[in-house]
Amino acid sequence: MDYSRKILTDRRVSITNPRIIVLEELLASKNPLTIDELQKKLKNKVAKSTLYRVLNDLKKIQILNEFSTPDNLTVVELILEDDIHHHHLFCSDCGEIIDIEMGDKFEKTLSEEIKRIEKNFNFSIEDHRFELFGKCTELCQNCN
Amino acid sequence: MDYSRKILTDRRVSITNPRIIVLEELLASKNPLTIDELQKKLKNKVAKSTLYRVLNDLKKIQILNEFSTPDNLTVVELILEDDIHHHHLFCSDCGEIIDIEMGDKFEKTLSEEIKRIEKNFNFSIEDHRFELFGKCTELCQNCN
DNA sequence: CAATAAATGAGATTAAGTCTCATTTTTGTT
DNA sequence: AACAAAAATGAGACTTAATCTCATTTATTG
Repeated sequence: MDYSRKILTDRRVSITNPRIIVLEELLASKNPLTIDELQKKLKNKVAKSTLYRVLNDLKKIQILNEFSTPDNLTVVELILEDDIHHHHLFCSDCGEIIDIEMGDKFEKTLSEEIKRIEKNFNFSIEDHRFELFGKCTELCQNCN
Repeated sequence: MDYSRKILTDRRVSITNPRIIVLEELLASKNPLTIDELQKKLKNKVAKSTLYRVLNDLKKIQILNEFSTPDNLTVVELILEDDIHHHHLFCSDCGEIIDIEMGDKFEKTLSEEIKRIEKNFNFSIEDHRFELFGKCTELCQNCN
C-alpha cells in the first residue's frame, strides 16, 4: 500500500484509488496476469475503462510490461527497478506463464549478437523479448 | 502458382482459388505482412471471412507463422521446410519488420539453455521466439 | 458426370480496447 | 482547512479485429 504510493509519487503520478488498487494486485501476483485474470481479481472495484487507463498510465511510466500469449490474450506484469531481467515460458496445456531467467552465458552471447545486428542493419536496438513455448510434463508442479 | 498447388496437395488440403491467391501473395512477400497489408494486396479478391479462414488453414498445416507487432497488429509469414530459422527486428519509427538470423554461437548457447530450462521446469519446449525492438538510424536502407 | 463433402461470400455477431462526457477526486494555494 | 483548477473516474457508447452463420458455389471422389 505504502509501496504502491511510493511508486506513484516517485514518478510524479497522482495517487488515486484505482491506481493503488491495480498496483496492489499486480504487486501481489508472482506471475504475469492476463487482463481477464486481473479483472476477476479486481472484482469490479475498478471500472473497465479505468482499468485500461491505469494500465496505460503504468506503461507510460515504464513499469508495466505488456505482451500476448500464443492465443493472443494480453498479459501484464510490473517491472520495477530491482526486478531481474527475465523472459517467459508458456505452457500450451494449462496456459500458465512462468518467469524464467536465462544464464549469464546466454545473455552475454545475446548482447554480442545484438551489437552485430545493430551494425549490420543500421539499427539502434532498445529492447528484446524472448519467449519459450511448450508443455509441462506429467509431474509438473506449475500446473494447478 | 504451381508451387502453391504443390504446397496444398502435399499436405492433403483441397485446392481452392482463395487459398492459391493468398499463398501466392505470401510467397511473393519477402518480409512478414500485417493482416492489413495483406488485405490491401489482395484487393477484395478474397472475402474477409475467407481470408481469415485461409490463414487458419495455413496455421493448421503449420506453414504459417503468426505474431504481433509491439503495437498489436497481427503479422503473418509463410514458413516452409527450406526456410532458415530466423527471428524478427521491429522498427518503432517506420514499423518495418525485418527477418534476422542469429549467429551459430547464439543458437548453440540457446539450445543448451533450453535443455537446462526443460529440466529445471519439467517442461518439454517445442518452440521459441525471439524479438528485437529498436529504431533504424538515419542512414537506414530498410525504411522506405 | 453426378452426388457428396468442403469451401466461400456477405453480412451479422462478439469482445477487447478506446472514447465521451458528466461527476468526483486530487492537488496546489492560500 | 477550504477553495479553485486540474486531473481522474465511471458508465456506457463506440470502434474494429476476428469469428460465426447460413445460403450458395466449388472441389473431390467414385
